[in-house]
Amino acid sequence: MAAEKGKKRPGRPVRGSATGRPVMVLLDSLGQRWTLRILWELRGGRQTFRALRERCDRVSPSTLNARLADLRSLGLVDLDEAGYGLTADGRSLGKQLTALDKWAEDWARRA
Amino acid sequence: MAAEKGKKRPGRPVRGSATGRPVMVLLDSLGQRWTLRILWELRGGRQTFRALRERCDRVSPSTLNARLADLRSLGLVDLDEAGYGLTADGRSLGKQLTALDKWAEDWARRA
DNA sequence: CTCCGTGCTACATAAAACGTAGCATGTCTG
DNA sequence: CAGACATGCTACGTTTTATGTAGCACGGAG
Repeated sequence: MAAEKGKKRPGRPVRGSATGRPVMVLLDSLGQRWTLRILWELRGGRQTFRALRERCDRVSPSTLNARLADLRSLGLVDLDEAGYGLTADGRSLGKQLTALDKWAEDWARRA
Repeated sequence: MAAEKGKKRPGRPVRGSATGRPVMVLLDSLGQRWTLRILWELRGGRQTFRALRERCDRVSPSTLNARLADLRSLGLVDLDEAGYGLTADGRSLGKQLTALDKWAEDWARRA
C-alpha cells in the first residue's frame, strides 16, 4: 500500500530527482495517474471518498486512497467530517489548474 | 508498443473521460509518468533523444519514445534534424509549467 | 571499410493500477 | 434492540504500464 513512510515535502528528494527541488516533488506526484484529476475534481468543493470516486470515473478505491494519502502528505488535501477537500495550498494550486483549463480551451480552439 | 494510432486532439474522448473536454485530454496525458518532466526539460531547448533521456534521469528509451509519440500526436512536441523540441503550442504550455515552478517555490517557502 | 552518433525497437522483469468484494464503523429508523 | 444505510478504506487476483539492458538500422566522417 501507499502508506506514508514519511511526509513528502518540497525540498525532500523524490523518485527521479535527488535534489528535491520543489517543482520536481510536484511533477513527480502530479505525474501519476489520477492525481491531477483528483485535484481537479476537488476544486468543486469538499466531497466524500465515494462521491469523489464517482467523479473520477470510478477509479479503484485502492488507487484513490493511495493518491489521497499522497496529497494529504503533501499538505494539499485534508479530510474532515464533510469528506475530502483542498487545503489552502491545495486551493492555490487549483488555481494553476484553472489556468491550465483556460490554456486547454485556447489550445482546442487553435487545433 | 510502438506509436499510437490516431492523433490525439483536444475535443476527442480519452481514457477516463468520454467527453474529450480539452483539459481532460491534457490531464490524461500529463498524468502519465515522465510526460510533465519531458515537457519541463524541453523548455531548455531542442535536444537529441539521447540527451533528453539523460536529463530525464535515464528514463527507459521505450517509455521515452512512447511519451514523445504522445506529445507529438498532441502537437506539443516535434522532431527535426536538431532533435526534439517544443512546438509553439508546446512552448505556451511550457509557460504554464514555469508558473507551476514559481508556485512550487512559494509552496516550499510556506511549508 | 571502421568508428561514431543518431533515433528507436525487443523483450523479459518489476511496479503500478484495476476491479470486485467486503470489512469495520457510525448514524438513523423502526 | 435490530436492521438498513452510509461512510472510509483494505484485500487480492488480474491486467496494464514502466523499467532495464541489449542491440538494430541508418547516416556521416575518416
